[in-house]
Amino acid sequence: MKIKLKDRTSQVLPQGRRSYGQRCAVARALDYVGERWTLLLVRELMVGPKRFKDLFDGLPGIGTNLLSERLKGLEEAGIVSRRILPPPAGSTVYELTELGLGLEPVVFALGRWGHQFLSQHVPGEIWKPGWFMVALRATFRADKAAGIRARYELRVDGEVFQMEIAGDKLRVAQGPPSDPDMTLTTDMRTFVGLVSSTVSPHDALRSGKASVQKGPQELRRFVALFAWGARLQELEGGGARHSQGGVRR
Amino acid sequence: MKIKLKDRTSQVLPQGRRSYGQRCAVARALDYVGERWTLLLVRELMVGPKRFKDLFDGLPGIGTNLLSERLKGLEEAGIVSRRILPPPAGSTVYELTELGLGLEPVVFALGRWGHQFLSQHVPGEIWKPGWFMVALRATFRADKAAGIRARYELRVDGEVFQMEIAGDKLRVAQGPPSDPDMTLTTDMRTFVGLVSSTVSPHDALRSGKASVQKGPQELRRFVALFAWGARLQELEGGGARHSQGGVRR
DNA sequence: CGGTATCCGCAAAGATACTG
DNA sequence: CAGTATCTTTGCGGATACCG
Repeated sequence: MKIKLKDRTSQVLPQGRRSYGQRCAVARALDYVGERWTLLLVRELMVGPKRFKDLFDGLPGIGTNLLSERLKGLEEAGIVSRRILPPPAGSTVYELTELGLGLEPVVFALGRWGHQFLSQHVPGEIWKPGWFMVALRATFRADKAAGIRARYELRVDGEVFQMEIAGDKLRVAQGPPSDPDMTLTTDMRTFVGLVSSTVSPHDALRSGKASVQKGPQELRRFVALFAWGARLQELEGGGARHSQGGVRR
Repeated sequence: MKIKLKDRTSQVLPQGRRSYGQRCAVARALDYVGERWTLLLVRELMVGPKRFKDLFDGLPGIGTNLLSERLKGLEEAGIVSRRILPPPAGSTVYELTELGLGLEPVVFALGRWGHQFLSQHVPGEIWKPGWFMVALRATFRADKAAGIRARYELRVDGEVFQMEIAGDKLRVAQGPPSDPDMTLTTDMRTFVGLVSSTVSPHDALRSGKASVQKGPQELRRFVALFAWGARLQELEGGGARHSQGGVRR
């Protein structure tokens, strides 16, 4: 990687790139993940390890050179690690390290904030099921899942995901689960409609837009696990949940 | 603070600018606030309304043209509003709108993640008290503040801030409060040392690095209100607190 | 498939000068 | 103080070529 040394960037910071040069946790975070594409790349890896090709497909417009450069920088920073899957797969994949997994609250917070702008429909926009899986995790209502233990198979637009709910935890990954309690097959539009309560499970099933194998009664319960629309605000805040709104003079 | 999830289709996407073109809440959020300097600008406004000059001083390296451009974009997006203070002040200030205040969880999450990199000391780095006030909000432990009602005056490196704790809420603003329960005068180094528990209140006071008027017994209690170091992780997560760690194949 | 390398055009960022 | 205007530099996007 070529590094153009200028006075402020000559320090041994993250990637030798343009730094804000501020002794501030927010600025420092952005020194690491503030560049274009970086947080979207992290989002891609939040559903599990991925190959270069799959990352490339999940980030339309990035270009192989830039993707390669970002991955190298993230690997250098310890946010992403590169691994070769054991035989017979043998493919090289990228995955989030523990440090990288720590970015999930950042991505979730961004998603919850950005959610309100999705009512704008922009013509050329692309839509991938994997992104929606991240959204489900960001809107998961742990309180509603207490005591639930279930494993779901979600087939959306031909892509397969597994979701496991245990206690108040939620796990999502690519690929089919073993022995699911419910298999939901549908398209993105209907899936979003279901979770956002603009399409009822009954209507979705009756119209054939969605189908359920092994446990149709689960669908209604499943849908209730996610906070969309007005309920989303209940999730906001984290540790600073109660410190909103500064004094204004 | 309540987040209005009303329809914002009338809102203008940052057009003409680079959009990711993805129908994803995270990508959409980054379309609005993903550009360089933008989230740091939001951070600056999180301690209250500011004039152009003060924003400029709080963002070393930005350049007036870029600051102006960012402010214009954020105003257009409804994240920041421009206002002229009533006489006799008459100065124009920028402040976060309700939409902009919704970004606080994002900034806090970034700060909590970036915090771990601050152990690297970079020579030329700048350090401003206002940034630290945001850090205090991001690390506030609401559980430890239950039942506390106090108003603090914090004088750090000549800058004055007010902090009010009521119930489990924390408010921070610029300027002196009326009738504070404690006034703490110190420098950044000592302040950070106190909050991070690397300097004891006793030592700080005895060495003269910090001084307290009106209620020295408050200092110890004050310091305990913030989660630094290992305790920081307890604050993580927000609504997705329990959904960390996806299934990995 | 899993990348690296290069080149080119354009947009964004940085630096600085200047004005109401 | 509150910005605009202008110029230079850097980063990004897109294409394409090439290699293990």
